[in-house]
Amino acid sequence: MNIGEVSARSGLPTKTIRYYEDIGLVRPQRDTNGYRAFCQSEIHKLAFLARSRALGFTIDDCRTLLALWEDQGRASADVKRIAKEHLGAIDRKVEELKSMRQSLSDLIDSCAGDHRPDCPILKDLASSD
Amino acid sequence: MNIGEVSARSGLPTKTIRYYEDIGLVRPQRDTNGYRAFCQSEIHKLAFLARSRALGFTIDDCRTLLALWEDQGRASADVKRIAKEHLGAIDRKVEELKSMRQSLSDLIDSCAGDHRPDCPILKDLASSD
DNA sequence: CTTGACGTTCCAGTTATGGGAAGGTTTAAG
DNA sequence: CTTAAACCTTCCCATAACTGGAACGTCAAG
Repeated sequence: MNIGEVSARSGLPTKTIRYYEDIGLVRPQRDTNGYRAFCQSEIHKLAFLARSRALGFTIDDCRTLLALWEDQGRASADVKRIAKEHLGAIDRKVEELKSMRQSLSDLIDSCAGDHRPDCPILKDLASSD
Repeated sequence: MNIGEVSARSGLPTKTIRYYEDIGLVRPQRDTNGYRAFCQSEIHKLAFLARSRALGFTIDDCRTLLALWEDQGRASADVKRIAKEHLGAIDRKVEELKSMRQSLSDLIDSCAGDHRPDCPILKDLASSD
C-alpha cells in the first residue's frame, strides 16, 4: 500500500509517516519505483502510533510502547508503569494550567476593559510582588 | 547592571535574556568592554516578561503586552482582550488534557499491571475501534 | 601571574512536525 | 501519443523558545 492510502487510513499526514520512518519507528519495504510499500504490520504500527500520540505520549514513549507491544513476553506492569508516569505528567500539566488560569482570570476580572488607559492586568505584570 | 545579576534578580537564565535581546524584546546598552549594561527600565521589562511568560503568554503576546504597557494612552480593553483570548486557549488546553487523562486513566484501571504479558493498554492502542 | 568566575559571539540541537522546491511515476483523458 | 493531474521521491528550511557547548575576552582575588 502506498503512503497516500496509509495516510488516509491512519489519519497521519504523509509528512509524519515519512518522519516516523526517518527516526526508525517503521521500516516499510520499497517498490521497484522507489515508492514505499507498507505491509499490514507497518500499517498496524502506524495506527498504534497515531493512537499513542493522540493520548499525548511522546515519540520516545511510543518507541518503548511499540517495543513492549512487539515483545510477546513483556509484563503488563511495564506498560502500566509508563502509562502511570504519563498520567502523572498530564496531572502536573493540568495543575499548572489551572493555576495560570486562576491568576489570569483574577486579573481579567479586575480590569474594566474600557477605553481608559488604567489597566490592572499590566499593573500586575509590572509589579514585583 | 551586568547580565548575571539581572538574571539572579529576574529569575531568567542569562541565555534567555540574551535571546530576548536577539529578538528585540530588550535593548540593553553596552559598557566599553562589550558587557551588557542593563538600566532599571530594561530590568523592569525583563521582570514583566518573566511574569507574562509564567502566565503562559507566548513571546508574541508578550511583545504586544509590552507595547501596550509602554503606551500610556492604550485602552484597558485592548489588554483585556488579549488576556481573554489567552484564557480561552488555556481552557481549551485543559479540556484536551482532561479528555486524554480520562482515556488513559480508564486504560490504566483495566490493566492488572503484573508479570503476565496480557495488557489491555497495548490492546487498546493497537485496536482500530 | 595565574586561577576562576564572569562576560562575549556563534553554531548546533531540541520536539514533532509543516512547507515548499525540484524532480520522477502513474493514470486517465483527449 | 501526448498531456495534465495526481501521485510519489529526496532535500532543505522553518517553527517556539530556548539550551548547550565551543572558543575566546575580561576582571577581581590571592
